Amino acid sequence: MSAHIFVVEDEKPILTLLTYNLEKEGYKVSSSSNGEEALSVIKEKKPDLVLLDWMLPDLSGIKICQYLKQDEKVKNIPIIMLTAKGEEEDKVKGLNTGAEDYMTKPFSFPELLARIKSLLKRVKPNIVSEEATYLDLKIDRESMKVFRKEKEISLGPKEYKLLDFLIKQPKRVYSREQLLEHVWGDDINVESRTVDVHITRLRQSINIEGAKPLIRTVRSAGYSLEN
Amino acid sequence: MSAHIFVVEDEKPILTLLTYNLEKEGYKVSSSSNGEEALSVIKEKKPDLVLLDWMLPDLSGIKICQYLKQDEKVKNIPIIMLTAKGEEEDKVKGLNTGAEDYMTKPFSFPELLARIKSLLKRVKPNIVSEEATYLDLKIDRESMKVFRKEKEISLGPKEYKLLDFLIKQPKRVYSREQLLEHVWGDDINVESRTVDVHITRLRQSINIEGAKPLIRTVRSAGYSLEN
DNA sequence: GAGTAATGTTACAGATTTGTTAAATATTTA
DNA sequence: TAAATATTTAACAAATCTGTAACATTACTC
Repeated sequence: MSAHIFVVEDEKPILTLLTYNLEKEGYKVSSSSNGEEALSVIKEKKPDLVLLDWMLPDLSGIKICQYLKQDEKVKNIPIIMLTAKGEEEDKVKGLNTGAEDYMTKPFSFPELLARIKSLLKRVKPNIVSEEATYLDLKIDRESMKVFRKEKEISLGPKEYKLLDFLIKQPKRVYSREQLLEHVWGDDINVESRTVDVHITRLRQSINIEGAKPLIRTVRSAGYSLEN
Repeated sequence: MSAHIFVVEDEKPILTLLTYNLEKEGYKVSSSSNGEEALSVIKEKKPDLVLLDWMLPDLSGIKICQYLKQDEKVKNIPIIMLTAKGEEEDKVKGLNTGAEDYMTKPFSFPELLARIKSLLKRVKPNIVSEEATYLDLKIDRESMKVFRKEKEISLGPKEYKLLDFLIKQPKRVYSREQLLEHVWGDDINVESRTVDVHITRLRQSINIEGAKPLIRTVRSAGYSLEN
């Protein structure tokens, strides 16, 4: 799965270099040198990451960053701001606006690459695909159906949500608090032990005969989707 | 939690001044005026930031920077290069090598401080690695699993925490009190001898057949992860 | 509005982990 | 070498954590 990186940059040589190098690394790259345009394209295309120049002819990078971070639908897209080396003030301002990272030009490409990878890894859970599988377990988000070994399984809404969340990063251990936050969300006036009960219910549904149990308990830590 | 800054500088007056000022700001400072030594200490101690002089008697700063940036395990540690020359060439060379920032001597301390703060803020979140290894021992914090020689090892919660802490700085010796403080944390109404028991339990788990024992006892001092 | 489904809470049994103690070993010192 | 000091480890009781059934409450469906 190659990530899609959107570059907002009006300096041609830099844009060319970035595009060339990123594509060589296997990323899908698109770009714009116009702020207004960039804003609308980002909202429409939802890239996995944005490289954003500080100074743009029409709309400053920091403004764009602000707009994006205020929009529910795209606020999770990580942004790396690019600025000409110099003003300390700008750096702080950029980071305070919500940019995930900040690099000053000229920068080393390997370093940029490292930061991109690190950011993508951190944000991965937010990138949802229509279908997710783990071993013989499959979840189709379009039809909201779950299958184990090709056999459809019926889950209650909460169990579905729980599985939907866990399968985003199989093997990762989540604490009860994290699960409450992400699966229950809004009203966290719920006992953390309630998670246990729903885990039990989810287990009873997905652990069908002749297939390995799929939820791991990590004592004093939480649960993960794994066998 | 104060950051640890490592200074590589052979000019005594500058080193003294830097150390004094940085410590006054609450940073933990260590240093070396020997390039080779600095390189190995940095790899071992993994400071949060490195101040690196351009010219050193044995090994140039830029070489050190290159070495560090090529090493997966320390490439994320930010480096600020310090140089007497103001030449643009050197700056570019320094930055291309991967240094995060660059200052020419004589520099204003407040400015240096600002840069340090900015860098630490920017890089800190990226250096909490999900994986740590020491020799043939590996700990994956995402799945909370521990491996020795590729074989999974199961640890109790406290043993896991203990190992998780020890592996952050292998070879470093921690007193029982330090371990209690960092691993037990809140309720320190625990006998310091209890640490011994958990060390024993950890040993019994990770010291599998055909692999070197991995925990060193330092009599009347404490323990370290080391063989 | 009755019936059904889903959710959250609680209680309790069972399992695992933890801290303490004491005896056995090991190491240093005099 | 004996005494003093420090560490290892087994054993056990206490504390903590988890799984699940049962039940009350709330939300949905027809």
